[in-house]
Amino acid sequence: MAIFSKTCEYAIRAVFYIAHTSNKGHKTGIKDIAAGIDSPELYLAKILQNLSKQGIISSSKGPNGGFYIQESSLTKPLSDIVEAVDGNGLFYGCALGLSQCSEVNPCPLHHQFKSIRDQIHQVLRQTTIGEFNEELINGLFSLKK
Amino acid sequence: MAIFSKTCEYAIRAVFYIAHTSNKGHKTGIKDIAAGIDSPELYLAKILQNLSKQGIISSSKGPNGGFYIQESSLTKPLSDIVEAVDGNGLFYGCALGLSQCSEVNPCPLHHQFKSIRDQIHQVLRQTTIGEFNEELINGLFSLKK
DNA sequence: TTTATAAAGGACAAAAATATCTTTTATTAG
DNA sequence: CTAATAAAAGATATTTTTGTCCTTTATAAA
Ligand code: FES
Ligand code: FES
Repeated sequence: MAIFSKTCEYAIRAVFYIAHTSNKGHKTGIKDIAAGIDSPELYLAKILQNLSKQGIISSSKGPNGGFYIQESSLTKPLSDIVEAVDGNGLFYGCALGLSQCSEVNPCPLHHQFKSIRDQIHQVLRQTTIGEFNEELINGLFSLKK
Repeated sequence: MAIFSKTCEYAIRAVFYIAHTSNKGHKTGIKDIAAGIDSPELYLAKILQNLSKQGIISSSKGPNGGFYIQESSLTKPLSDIVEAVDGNGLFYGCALGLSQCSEVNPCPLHHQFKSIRDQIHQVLRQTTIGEFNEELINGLFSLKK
C-alpha cells in the first residue's frame, strides 16, 4: 500500500508535468505527458479528462490542442487533486476503517493518526501545483519511474 | 483511499481484539472476533491464518480452540502487522510512485513526505499490540464500525 | 470546405483486492 | 475410538482498480 492510489500518483505527476511545460499558452499533448511521467497513455487520458472536468487543468481539442494550466491555477493546492481523485478519506477517515472517526468513540490509534492525517492535509494544502516549476525545468526533481 | 488496506484495518483491529481477550490462556474463536470488530467472518479467517503463519498471533484447532496471543507477543510493534499485510511501501515507497524513493533523484514531494512517512513508521514501531488492552477492557476505545 | 489533429466519451478487458464456500486436518471431550 | 469442534487449506465468486480499444466531437490549418 502506498499513500495515494496509482491513479492519484499519475494525476499529481501529470499536473506537475503540465504545469512546468505550460508557460506562454503552450499546450501539451497526452502522448508527451504520458512519456514525460512514465504512465500508460490511455489510462492517463481518462485521468486528465476527469481533472479537466473538475476545472483543475484545462484542455483544447484539435491541432495544436492539448492540456494546459491557467496561470491562476498554478496556485491551487495539491489537496485539490487528491480530493478530486482519492476523495478526502486520507484527511478525515479513521485509520482503522471505523465508519466515522470521532473523539467520542475513537479507535485505539485515533490520537496518533489524527495528528499524522492533519500533517498530510497541511502539506497538501500548502503545496501548490506550480511550486516546483523552476526545479522541474532545471531537472532537480524527477517525475519518471 | 485510506492509509491502510481494508485487509490491514481488519488485521489490526482483530489483533487488538484478540490481545485484550486473551489473558490467562483464553482463546477466542473466529466468530467472536469477527462480531467483535464488525468484519466479514470468512475473510477475516484468511487474514488471521496469515498472521498466524507469520507468528504474530497463535492458534489452536479443535474444541476450546481459537486464536490467542502469547504474553511475549504483546510487546510486538504494530509495524509488524502492517508489514506482514501491506508490506513496507508506506514506510519506504515514493509518495508519487517512482520506482524508488531516493535523495539523489527525488520526486517533488520527497522532502515533505519523507518526514511524514518517518512519523508513520515511528508511531507504528513504538505502539505495541498489547498497549491498549486496559482501555479496551474499559470500553474507552472502539474496534467496531 | 476538407482534412488532419487531439481530446472526449463509452464500451470493454485484465488484474488486484475483497469476500464466500467447501473440504480437510488437528484436537479435545465423551 | 468416536463424535464434535474449530482452524487450515484450497477453490471460487464478486467488486474495485487499473488499463485498453474504438468511435465521436471539436478545432485548426490548408
Ligand atoms: S477514530 Fe480511528 S482515527 Fe479517529
Ligand atoms: S522520491 Fe518521491 S518520496 Fe522520495
